[in-house]
Amino acid sequence: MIAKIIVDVANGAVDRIFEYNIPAHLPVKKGDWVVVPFGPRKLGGFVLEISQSASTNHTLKDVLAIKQGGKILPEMIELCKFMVEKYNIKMVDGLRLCLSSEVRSESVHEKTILMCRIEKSFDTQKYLEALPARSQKQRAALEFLGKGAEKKSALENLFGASAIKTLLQKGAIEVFEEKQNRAPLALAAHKRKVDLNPDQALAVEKISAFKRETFLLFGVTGSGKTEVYMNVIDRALEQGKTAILLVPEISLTPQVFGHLTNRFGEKVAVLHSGLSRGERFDEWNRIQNGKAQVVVGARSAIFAPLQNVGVIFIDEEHENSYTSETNPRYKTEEIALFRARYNNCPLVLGSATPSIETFEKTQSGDYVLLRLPHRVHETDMPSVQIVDMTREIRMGNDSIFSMPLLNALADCVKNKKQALLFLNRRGFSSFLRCVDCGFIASCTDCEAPLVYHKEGNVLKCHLCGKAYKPLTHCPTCKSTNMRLGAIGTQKIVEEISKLFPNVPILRMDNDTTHGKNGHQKILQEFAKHKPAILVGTQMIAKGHDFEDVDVVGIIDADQTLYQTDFKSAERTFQLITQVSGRAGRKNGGGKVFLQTYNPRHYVYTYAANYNFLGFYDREINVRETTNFPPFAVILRILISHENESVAYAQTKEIFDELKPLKQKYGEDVIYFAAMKSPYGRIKSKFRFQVLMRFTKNIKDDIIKEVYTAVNKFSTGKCQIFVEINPSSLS
DNA sequence: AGCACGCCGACT
DNA sequence: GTCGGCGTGCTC
Repeated sequence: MIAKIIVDVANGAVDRIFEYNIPAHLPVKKGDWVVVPFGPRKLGGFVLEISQSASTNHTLKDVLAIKQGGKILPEMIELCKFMVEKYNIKMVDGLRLCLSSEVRSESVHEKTILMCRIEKSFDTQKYLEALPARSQKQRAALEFLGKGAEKKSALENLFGASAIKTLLQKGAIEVFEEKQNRAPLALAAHKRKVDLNPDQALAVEKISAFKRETFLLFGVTGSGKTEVYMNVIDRALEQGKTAILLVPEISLTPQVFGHLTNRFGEKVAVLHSGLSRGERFDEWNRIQNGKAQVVVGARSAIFAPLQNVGVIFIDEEHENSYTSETNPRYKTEEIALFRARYNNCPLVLGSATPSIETFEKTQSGDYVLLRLPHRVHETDMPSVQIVDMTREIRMGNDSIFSMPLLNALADCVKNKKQALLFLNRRGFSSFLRCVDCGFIASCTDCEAPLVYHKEGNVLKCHLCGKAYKPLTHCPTCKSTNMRLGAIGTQKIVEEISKLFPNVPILRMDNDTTHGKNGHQKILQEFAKHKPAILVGTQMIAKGHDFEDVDVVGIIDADQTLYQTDFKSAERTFQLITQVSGRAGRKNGGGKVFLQTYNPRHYVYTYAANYNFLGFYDREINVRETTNFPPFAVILRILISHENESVAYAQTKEIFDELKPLKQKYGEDVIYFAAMKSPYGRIKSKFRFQVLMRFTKNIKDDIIKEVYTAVNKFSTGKCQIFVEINPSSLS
């Protein structure tokens, strides 16, 4: 028998089937993870197929061994093939995703602990009789062990190490290893049934038909989407099916899986970046062994080796963390859709602010729309007041904070409530500029302005993280007249502290949340104080439950809006809705102040009224007239290299190679050009791109043709990526 | 990706 | 004479 194998080497040149002979003594099966000889070395490999005869004239080598602890399900092999086609990735890269890095690296193992028990054949009674009276500890230990085995370390603590050592030497007790589960949560399930409102009940019914359908569960914040998920999972488990629930990494707070473990206990496996490698290893194994039937996790959990999947949920569907932007680039929704189709089960996308493209699919009939229009506790959404900052300036207020916001903050402090101030910019100040010649300090490795951080008194590059000493004079004109540009979160903290010197003020952004529980620590600290003000970036907008927040200030709403990107309106709408949702969680009646220089912009008026449908109608129109997704397909080829001329030359070659496609599909090509990437240089690499935009009716073969054309250059020195509908064009 | 083979420069 | 530089090419 012949095994068709992909070797575990991340190189395009060997990313193809190699055939091996299966020796009679090895029961090699499809999906096995094996060891094979490859040239002069031994490598891991994945068995994609077993066949009767070889398809080459090569003399085949034998498969050497089967690696335990990792299997690729037939479903996942098919999924990998699909990814190779769809994303132009290497087969190994796909297969690697299906194995969990802990299993694959073989550096993490099952944890065992040393246990002690009474040696069966030992005559304890006789030993005790002969034991001198002073050997109290040994006597007590034996008595203790009579009730059952115990950890060696615990025994040593209780009875002293020497007593245990003696007992071992005498052969009275023996040591054995016991497998320890490092699963982060091992709570007992206790079903807490919550009455569903009619909308929730209807959603549960529809999804629980477990048909092959895609749903959009469109529910306002606080409408009880999680309760719907859990009820459907209940039904799935009753039918012997399993379930996957994906959540954005950022909202994987203990609260979220706390709910799930309370409800489903040991049946839940959790996968996210906060786990230790050991925990992750054990959780993955519990899924693989069928001990866990429900998987909750971030993006990569969609590759969990779960069998008999009954339903897949993607919560906060619009979050861009669902798109992998490195190495094997993929879109979680597309992977989920593949798995749902394969398992003939429903895929449910949940959101309060669905992406325009997803919502459009409910209109075109591809997806089924399920609505949860009411909040569970019937509390009103917080009122949003649009504050015209130009008017503030006319009235003589040129500070960062408008009068309405300041008044509300003062009230909030007086009433011992909490407030959030949101600004989507880290650091103290966005750039350092020479007033005399206009020079702006920028990173030596990236094409990006440096951001001043008061903490540590450094200039930081937000693309690569490199830190610089602040400039006291301009390197081009020697002027000392250096000024800081637009404000960041640090500056807000400084300003607000001046105004409310006695109120605890916390900051939450990428700079203050290091470490595993960085977010949690700040949130817990914030929860302790009333009054208190939390200043932060979009991090504070997502998923956290703030009970006593009365006032939310959106300092500079225009910032996200004026990114030159077809999705900037959509992102701004989502962000405002999410931030606003943080106010008045418990008692309702929160107030949101949205500071802008464009108070009449449609995004703001719709967002202030929580009118997603209105916003959608307007935005879909814009997309249609300007020819952007979902009415077009954007294809971007990113070329990068340390040497600018090499990158440039390669870009030109690729552009020329693609030119015939423009001729061939003339009508469907809306746009075709090569240029420098918006960030022309990141981490010392120059970046160029070829952008193509097609009408939505193009067939997949155009994309395949682009892939084949681009792959001709893949052996070159440049790094080349092809992205379809990239979520950002930086 | 690795690892071997292979063909030219500065050493004991 | 040989040790070793890294260009090229192959891996069932």
